[in-house]
Amino acid sequence: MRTTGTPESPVPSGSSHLLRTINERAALYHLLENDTLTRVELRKLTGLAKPTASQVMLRLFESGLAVTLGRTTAKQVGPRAEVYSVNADHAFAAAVTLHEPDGVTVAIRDLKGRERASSTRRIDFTAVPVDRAVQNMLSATTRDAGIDFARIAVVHLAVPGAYDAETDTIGYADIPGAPEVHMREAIETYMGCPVTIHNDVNAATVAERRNPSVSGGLVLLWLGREGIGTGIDLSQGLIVGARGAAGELGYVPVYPDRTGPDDPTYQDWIGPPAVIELGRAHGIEGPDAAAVMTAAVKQGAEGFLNAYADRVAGALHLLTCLLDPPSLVIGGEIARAGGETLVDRVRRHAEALAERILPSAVYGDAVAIGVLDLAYEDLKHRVLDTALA
Amino acid sequence: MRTTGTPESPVPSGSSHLLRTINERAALYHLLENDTLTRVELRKLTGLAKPTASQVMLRLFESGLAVTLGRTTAKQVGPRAEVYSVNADHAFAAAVTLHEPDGVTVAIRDLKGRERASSTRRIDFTAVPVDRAVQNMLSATTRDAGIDFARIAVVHLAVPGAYDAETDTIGYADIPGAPEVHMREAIETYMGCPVTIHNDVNAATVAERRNPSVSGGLVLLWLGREGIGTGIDLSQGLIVGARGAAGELGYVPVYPDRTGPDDPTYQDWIGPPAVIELGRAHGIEGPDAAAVMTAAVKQGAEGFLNAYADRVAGALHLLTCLLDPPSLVIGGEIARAGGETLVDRVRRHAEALAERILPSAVYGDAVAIGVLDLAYEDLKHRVLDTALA
DNA sequence: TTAATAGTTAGATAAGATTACTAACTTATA
DNA sequence: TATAAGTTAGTAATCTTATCTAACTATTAA
Repeated sequence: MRTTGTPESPVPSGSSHLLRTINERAALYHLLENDTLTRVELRKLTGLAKPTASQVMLRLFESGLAVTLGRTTAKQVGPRAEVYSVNADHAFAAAVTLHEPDGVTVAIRDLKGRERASSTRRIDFTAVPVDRAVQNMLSATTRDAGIDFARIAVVHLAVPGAYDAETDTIGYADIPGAPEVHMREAIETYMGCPVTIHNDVNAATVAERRNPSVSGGLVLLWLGREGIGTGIDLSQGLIVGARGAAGELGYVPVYPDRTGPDDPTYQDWIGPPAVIELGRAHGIEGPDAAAVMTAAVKQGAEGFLNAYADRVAGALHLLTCLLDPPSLVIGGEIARAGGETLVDRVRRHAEALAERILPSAVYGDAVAIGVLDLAYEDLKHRVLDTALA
Repeated sequence: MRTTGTPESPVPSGSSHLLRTINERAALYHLLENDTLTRVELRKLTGLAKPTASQVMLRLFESGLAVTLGRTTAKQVGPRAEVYSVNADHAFAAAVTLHEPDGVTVAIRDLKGRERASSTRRIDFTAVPVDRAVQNMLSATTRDAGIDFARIAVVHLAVPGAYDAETDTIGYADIPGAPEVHMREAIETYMGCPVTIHNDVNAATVAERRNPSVSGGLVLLWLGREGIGTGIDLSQGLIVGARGAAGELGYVPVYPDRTGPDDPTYQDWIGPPAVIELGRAHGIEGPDAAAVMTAAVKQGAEGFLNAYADRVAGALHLLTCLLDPPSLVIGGEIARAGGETLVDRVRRHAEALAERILPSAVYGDAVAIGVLDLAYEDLKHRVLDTALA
């Protein structure tokens, strides 16, 4: 927001220019929210007078932020109203997901929120450095979709590990070379636009916001093929931590009086090792934890399911005592393999928490969806904040 | 903020009136921040033109929000500038603290942030219902300080327990009658102003914001005489939980495979029972946990101190894995009794976390200070949001 | 069936109101 | 006498209300 106040103050001051900016921002906001808008609809939403609404739309059109899509098909008497819309090609949001140990997914959404391109590849990061690989993927995906590279206005990455924004370093990720690369700086220099990096579980947590039965925040317990984690997304927003290491339940010791390096952590207690070990104890085998869970559900292995569900319920109890979230979502490959059966067993073991527990409502790659949602939200905010100077 | 848009939208629109409101809000904000302000100083802060600055100040004066304090003592040539200030008596913030089992503290701050009244009493809540007691204390304290009762614009309460804003009920508090009273409704009806209720540990956490070495958020581990708890105050603000029950570390089982009602929780592991029991094991006695800690420090009982510090460090490790806060503060009566000695021992047992661990920097009643800070901040926001319509 | 007419809606234009800015002026003070 | 505080007058930008034009639908009469 433009202000004439010399030092930046949280409470702005300004003159008539500010008023125009405010009204154009409002119009653009409603355009972003409403897909198409006539001048009359804009007036209903903003309360602006007819001439003002016309002028505001004209300026949005002239600046290239809005386009006209013709006129309404007459449903009532009178002339047909001119239909405006956000110019979808004015700016794009790009989302990148790094999968352990060698996957890269890129997806691009336009300003109207439509997915315009996506691609996934396996890349040997010992041959191509991870930052170069991401840059190449971004360029190729943009080019193949016929998108103007310079119009990519934001890039968000999801990485499997803790990202420390302060030092621009990725920790714990099982991706060759990742800890040595200053990823944000590398991509920002290449793309010439702001880059934001997220933990993959946090991105998956954001994707769960799409679940209509979740409101006012959620905690996601991620039971992944590679490991576990927690995403904390409360009413105030995502909790990422000072060094990007919030939600690392996997590193919490199970027994506070046994905290040595070989003593069990929650990774061993409810993560893939626990599933495999519990499976073996109940005579269920599989190539990985998700497969064991699939087999257990198929066989109706109540002994295994109850033992594991009890542990998961314990973890949810811990999270609830500390964070008291409105909803607890169980996600990740192991949870998906367990399906409604596992959620049901966890609910039975969770007593008072039962009604807060939900299965993941995201179909497909929750991490990729979440990071694309984050990128698109960021794009909208930046367009609102900067497009009208 | 006044908008002409019919339905409330997060992005406002408006006409010239909005501009005046914005500029008066800005002026009021700077008045609240700066104690005194001349027109010239306001111009430097806002960038407003001379006549506008004059007019804005005039309107603030006429509405009773600002007062004149005379003129500057001439340091330079030219006429002496008129000195404006916020009218301290325009509105007041009241803070109430309920102490287990029978204490009530009331404090009142004026719009300039000065403490104008405070009083503490012991009240038998089996004789006087707790809501009546609070009402009486508020009336008496206001009257004795010569403050206009109708000018109390906000009331904040700190209660020892979980406050569920949804149902307006206080849980877990060891105060007779508290669970049955709808405290917010009762006080709001009596006072005719908005009432907000906080958990006491959360209030104490807010008080730690005053610590200059804390920035970007903190987690407070409260080791109180009555019990333990956690306050989570990250960059996004206080995490209170869906039912006001966030930070209840005391209810977390120590061993996830022993979750029965008689199995140990963190209350038993690092709370008052643990201090007394550990003290006994090391030959240190006292009437309560804080006294045991005082004695241990005085005697230099390294065995006791190291055993307890190791447990506290474990709790801090748990909190860091889940929340990754920039700072970890240890507070409460037990922590105060332990002083720098205890903090030092905890740091030694906490390894990588050591540099994040701080003792409480609040002198006096952290809960009462925190809730008064919360009340005053709320007052300032409400004055800015509502005073100028 | 066709053509004229009445009524409604989209959008443009003109006039008036509000607010802020610039520039010149007045007054007080070292 | 120069400088700084504050006021007054005039100008510019923006929004609003009121009015006007054009377009289109629906009704009605020939």
